[in-house]
Amino acid sequence: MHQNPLIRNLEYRDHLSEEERELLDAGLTRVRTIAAGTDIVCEGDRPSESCLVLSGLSVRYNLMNDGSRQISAFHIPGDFVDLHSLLLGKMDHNVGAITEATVAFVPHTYLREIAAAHPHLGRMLWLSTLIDAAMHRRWIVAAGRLDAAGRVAHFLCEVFERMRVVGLTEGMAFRLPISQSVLGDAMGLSLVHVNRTIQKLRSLGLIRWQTDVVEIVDWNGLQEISEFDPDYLNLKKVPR
Amino acid sequence: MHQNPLIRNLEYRDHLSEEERELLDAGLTRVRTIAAGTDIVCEGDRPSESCLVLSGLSVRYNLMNDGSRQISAFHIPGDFVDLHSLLLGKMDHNVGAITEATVAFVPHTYLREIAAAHPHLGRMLWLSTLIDAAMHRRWIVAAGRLDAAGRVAHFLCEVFERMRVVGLTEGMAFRLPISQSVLGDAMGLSLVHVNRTIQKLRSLGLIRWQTDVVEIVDWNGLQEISEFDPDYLNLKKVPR
DNA sequence: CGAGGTCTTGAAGACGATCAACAAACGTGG
DNA sequence: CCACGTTTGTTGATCGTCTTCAAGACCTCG
Repeated sequence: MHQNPLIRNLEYRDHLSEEERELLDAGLTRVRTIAAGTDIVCEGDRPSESCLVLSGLSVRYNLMNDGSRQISAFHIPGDFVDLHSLLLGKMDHNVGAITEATVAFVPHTYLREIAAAHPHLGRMLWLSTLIDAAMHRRWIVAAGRLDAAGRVAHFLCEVFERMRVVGLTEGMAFRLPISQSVLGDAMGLSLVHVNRTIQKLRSLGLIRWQTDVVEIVDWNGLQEISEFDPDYLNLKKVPR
Repeated sequence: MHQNPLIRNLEYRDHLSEEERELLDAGLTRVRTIAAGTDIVCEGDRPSESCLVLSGLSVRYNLMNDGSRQISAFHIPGDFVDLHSLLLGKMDHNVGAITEATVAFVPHTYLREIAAAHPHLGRMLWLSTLIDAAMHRRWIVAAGRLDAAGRVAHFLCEVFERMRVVGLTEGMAFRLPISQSVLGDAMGLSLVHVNRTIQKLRSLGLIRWQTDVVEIVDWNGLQEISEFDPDYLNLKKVPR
């Protein structure tokens, strides 16, 4: 159980050597607190560092011409939110903090160095972006072929599993301090319909969700209607 | 203008040294022809090689419980379709050939070696998976916030740009030998609605699409309704 | 020539969006 | 500590996009 949630995240997928863990820790020099509702990185930026969420929730999103927002990813502690900016030049989306968050900014030069000098560590960083991509694919599938209840259920299953990895669940419950409007922006649904969908999940006896705490009452039921299969999260510890 | 379309793809984003190009070429030993409609890799597989499309079209897709299909990515020549299987163990989706395709299978061991021994080349492989992820994010945004016409238009803009990179366009036209049903599986739309949407794009004077050839009549118009901005494809040649 | 895939069109129905209004919770300053 | 404004959650009614079902036309290929 490591302090640095990135290490915890990666250790869940493959063993890290003492040296690798130290290199990752050594990168966390510039740590900042971000106020809720503030952007961490903006579309068009050309960051020279990548940011890692240590605490709090953040999202990647795009704004549409009509002012609406689409969230393409949720990030919880241990996630390297914009590791991809290491190789992609200009940001093609924004990253914003949903709750107050503490993030560490790790210089690209440093990441490049440790990835080159320590191939396995480089692969582990690569891996974390590949898991992001796998989640993106699932979101596409969910958006394309599941109804509102299935999509929300899938989201809850995914977040639960990810929170569990970094020790943010208690039994079958976890804190999820997001408004229904934010959830709508992530699911591609209207606020009103998100509300009705959550009520449906409640009345089906699948979840409880009061204030900030989501409790999964019927895991199997949630899995069924969302066709959730955790394989894509790569939660097995194997040599990579 | 290189024979190996992967090299062409990567050279579009950053310069490759003579040695790097040779290493990439040397990986293309096991080349196979895949019949149209056949699967190349299946969900649940644990491939020991990654496959690169040399010619033809292929897609990544998932099957839902009700038998419907959702495509999460399109792959054209030069795309390293399942490079991610290098680090992700089990396949969480299928890869299938839409048209007859020739693909090269490159052993993971080889990829691991060249990535470790040649950090820049390793980063270029990483880059290609990052661009995949960037495309995934755009699909999520399009699926969540664009109507049917916008989504199809976005798809056509994206494919056009990607085809252009590997020299598969002629003026503003390109061959796209896919049925409307396949397009529906990719857009999360029903076959019927795809048909009507294409007719709408035609009648708006944005495209022509007969048999296998798509011609973009009004690029600006297509871009507008789809809010397409090619930045996310990272088509600039810069040191990475 | 027939069979199967693909494209096209029409009609009915469902799911989710939008508009509108109100209730509840929260935070802030007086 | 209460008053008040703001954000969040909830409910109802109407509307529109897209789905589903159904059927016919076209095309290609054996």
